[in-house]
Amino acid sequence: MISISQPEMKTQKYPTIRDVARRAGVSVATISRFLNASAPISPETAMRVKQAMEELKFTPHPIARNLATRRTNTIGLLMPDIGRSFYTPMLREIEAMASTAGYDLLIHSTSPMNSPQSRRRALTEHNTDGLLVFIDALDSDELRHLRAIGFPVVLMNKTPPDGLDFPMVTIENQTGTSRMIEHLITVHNRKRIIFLQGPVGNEDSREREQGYRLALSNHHIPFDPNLVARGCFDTQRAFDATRQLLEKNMSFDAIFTGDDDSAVGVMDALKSAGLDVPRDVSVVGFDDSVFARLITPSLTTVQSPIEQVGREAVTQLLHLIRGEASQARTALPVKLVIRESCGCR
Amino acid sequence: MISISQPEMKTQKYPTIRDVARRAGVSVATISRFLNASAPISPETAMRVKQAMEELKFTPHPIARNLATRRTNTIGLLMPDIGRSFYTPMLREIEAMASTAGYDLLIHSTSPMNSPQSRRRALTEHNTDGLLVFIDALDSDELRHLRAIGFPVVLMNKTPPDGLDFPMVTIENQTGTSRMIEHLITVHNRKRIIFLQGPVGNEDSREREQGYRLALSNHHIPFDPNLVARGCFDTQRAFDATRQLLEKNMSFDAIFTGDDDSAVGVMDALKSAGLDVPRDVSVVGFDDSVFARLITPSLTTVQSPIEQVGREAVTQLLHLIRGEASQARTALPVKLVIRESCGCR
DNA sequence: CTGAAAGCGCTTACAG
DNA sequence: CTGAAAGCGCTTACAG
Repeated sequence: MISISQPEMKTQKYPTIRDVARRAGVSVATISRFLNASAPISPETAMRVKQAMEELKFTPHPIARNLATRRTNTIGLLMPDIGRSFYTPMLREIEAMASTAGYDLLIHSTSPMNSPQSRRRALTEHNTDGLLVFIDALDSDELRHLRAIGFPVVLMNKTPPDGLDFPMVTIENQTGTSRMIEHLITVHNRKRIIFLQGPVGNEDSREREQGYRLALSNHHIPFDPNLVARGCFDTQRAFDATRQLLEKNMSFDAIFTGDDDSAVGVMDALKSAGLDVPRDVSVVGFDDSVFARLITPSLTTVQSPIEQVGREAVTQLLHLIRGEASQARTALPVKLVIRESCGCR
Repeated sequence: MISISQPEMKTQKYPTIRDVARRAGVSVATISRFLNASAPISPETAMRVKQAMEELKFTPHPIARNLATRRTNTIGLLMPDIGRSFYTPMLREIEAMASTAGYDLLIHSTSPMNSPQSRRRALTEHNTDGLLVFIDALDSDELRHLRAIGFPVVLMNKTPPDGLDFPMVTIENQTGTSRMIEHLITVHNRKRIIFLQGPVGNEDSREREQGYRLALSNHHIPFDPNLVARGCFDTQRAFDATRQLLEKNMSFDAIFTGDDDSAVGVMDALKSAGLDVPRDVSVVGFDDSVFARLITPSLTTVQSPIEQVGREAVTQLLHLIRGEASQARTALPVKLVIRESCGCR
């Protein structure tokens, strides 16, 4: 084993603004002004400062600056599982927008491995200038505290509890779902449509279920609770749920899977039971994940403008941080993407 | 438009350690000791301090602590494009491990929108305790500077330039590729195998190409430069590249696509030209992305232990940060995943 | 255009 | 077990 030891790592002394000041023969205030262009300084002085900084390979210390200015130039993102690929495009947008606006992104993912304590340490009101909250289970007390001190927070896909007036950004879950269900009813003449729910308490899922019921009632189809099961937005769970439905000999002619991940599990279960999609059963998803067009049959689904959600959330957060007016609720429109799994083509 | 204005955001005064000290009737040093359990304090004092903290809803200020301790408890990650879903599982592992070790994760993605200046601001030696570098194009000068001051840096899938002895973590690109090519040769009797390169300068791709050549020479198949094209690890680019190959009437019986994203483009191009995969042309990828098993035909590919790369990189970085010995080079083993697109089954 | 000094909110020897 | 004081590396009125 070849090993490397870091030489004098702890004893390393970085040059500070004082070292630069000494070398350039000016005061630290002048260095600070040069760094921030916060006041005019004479060209000759500027030259000397510049040279001193280069000679010393000086890099300003952001932490010290943060403490002095009481700003962090950092946006915090609290998200459920950074490992779910569905969120990735949203992450990209958030990162890009934050960066463009001069903010860094501090990400904290609420995986089972991450304790609430670690979150408390990571994302307080002190080391970010604002918080993007994208999780189902948030601590009301903490939110109330953040609201009380006027800390900028934007909620994503989640209505604020107890009327706390944080801006929220979401998508048109209900409309999107009801239109998809109506497509199944009117175009494909489906009547017994399974609805697979997401994780318990998930607001997206609840809204989608409302859309489902709305579409049924619009077409005078009675709601049948036996047609509702739980897929948890998870391939394996959705597979199991579908299996159970089949074992119970439940009769149905379509499945709204809740999300695209679930659709994969649902299709697998149907195929392994000898059923043909879409001939025997129409299958539709929600999200339009990258793989939706790649699977066979290609998946009819609802396109979720997740990038736009990311952008809009950052926009609102920047408004809050800057003390500008913000939008209480933004619901981004969705779009049906009709492919083969519903029966079209 | 309903608008919310944040009340007295800027004027808000957070309680500090001094306020707590005053309220509890002790010194700030005692509060600090309570906070960090850095020295024994009497039970009665502890009670008073605890109560004072709760009454004031005091939250310690990490920035101030960082400045005083000269540690940030933050790990920086420099990555090419946070939006590529292939990286997501790796991100999850990095975040989880960092968090478990008590570190936050500061992510900076080098999208076209992010200037080098913003990176310079975001991830200096001052606001992280160590850096994970996962990009092709890194600034040698900056790396040299970081090495000179003994700053902890671990390189991912990239050999350090100029013999700078940063630890690196990578995967067995060459072995994985050569074994896959040999599978095509020995099991499916393929002889004219296209090799699609990744982006210019990409080290993974270069190593894979070496594996490709090695396998050919092991089986006495002469290397034909006409069989090498560039897919850039991108679906559309790979589609175009395949199109061109077909237009040139190049004869081939297999394609190593470079990565899985490219495989999707390659298959589309082949299908639209009326060719059957795998009967006419074997197609194999690299990565084993989530969709590899979902497409038709299912994709034979090389499984890239990307999560393990993330874990290993954090492990090495923690070693550096703690001043412990570290591994100069770690190459994680890969595994062939044989599905249908090569011609098996 | 420039400098001296106080302050941001903590930690940490040092002394007791 | 506890306190007074210096210090972390910056910024920012204030004065000139």
